[in-house]
Amino acid sequence: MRKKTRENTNESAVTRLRQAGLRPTRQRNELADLLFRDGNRHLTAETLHAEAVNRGIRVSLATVYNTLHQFTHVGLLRQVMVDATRSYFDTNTVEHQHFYYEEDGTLADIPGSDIGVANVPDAPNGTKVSRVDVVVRLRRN
Amino acid sequence: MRKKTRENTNESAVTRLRQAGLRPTRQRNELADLLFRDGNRHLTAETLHAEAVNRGIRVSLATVYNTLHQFTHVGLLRQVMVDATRSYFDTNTVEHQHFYYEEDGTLADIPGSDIGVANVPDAPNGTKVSRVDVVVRLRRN
DNA sequence: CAATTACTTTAGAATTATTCTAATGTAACT
DNA sequence: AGTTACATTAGAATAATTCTAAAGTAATTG
Repeated sequence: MRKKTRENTNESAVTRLRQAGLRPTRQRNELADLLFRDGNRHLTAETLHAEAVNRGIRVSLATVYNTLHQFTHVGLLRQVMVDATRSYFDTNTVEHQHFYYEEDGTLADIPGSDIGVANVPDAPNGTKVSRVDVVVRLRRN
Repeated sequence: MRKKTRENTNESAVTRLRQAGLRPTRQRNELADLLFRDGNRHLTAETLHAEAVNRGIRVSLATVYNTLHQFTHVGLLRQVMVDATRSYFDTNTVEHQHFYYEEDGTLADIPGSDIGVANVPDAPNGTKVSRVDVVVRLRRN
């Protein structure tokens, strides 16, 4: 017999949320489960919402947007900018860079941590570097 | 006395358009003038439209969007992805990278051509690298 | 160089992604 | 258990961008 949702929820998700200072609500727990269950993922709000609905999780698109942004704020997710039309979120928050498949609008982590940026100039006066993003855009040949 | 608009139009704009295979229409000529008159610029469709209207150029926002995309297609402009909410276009199409001021959503070229990406991995099977974008995100400190 | 044709521009409607709002629900604290 | 502060929600609102179909203009033709 299937346990109730709450009991099903991965305890690590709850812990994760607590540590991040976010109240572990049903939807946050279940979304966190989805997000962090199978390794690194790149997804949009629409994608995650569809997936959640498919698995029978009752959650509105608005909440998915809220949750993604909250998770991003507390460092559980990272937002990746590659496409003018949609926002991607990445479950891998460790410093790493991306391949972007222009044809199908798909993202992939660049394997290994070999890639590096050389000679990054000093940040202009009064500013500091908050992040260096590298996107290697790929096209079919 | 002021010459008529057509005669005012920078001849190089017309040439530029012809070479790119774009019919040099009034709006394209005038927008090209604005875009390429003073060096490197980073602008959005809204920005350019406002500027054009300010200078008395009659052009619709739709045409500005069309024109920016056409110019981008033929390599006269380059689209820069840094902000989920707006699309920036860059009049500098030579390989170079950007500073992005997170607070005010402003873009600037990284001076010099020192910056480089090391150890870019091979493009996955069946693909080739079309471009490598680097964005150094800055925050006030 | 006037007529024809093909490509452009335009206003406004439509679409898409995202955010807002105000009512309802729920976790956490007393 | 009751209260309070924070979350969720549906749907409306907004913002950026694209579409559409009619009107305009550059280029080509005879």
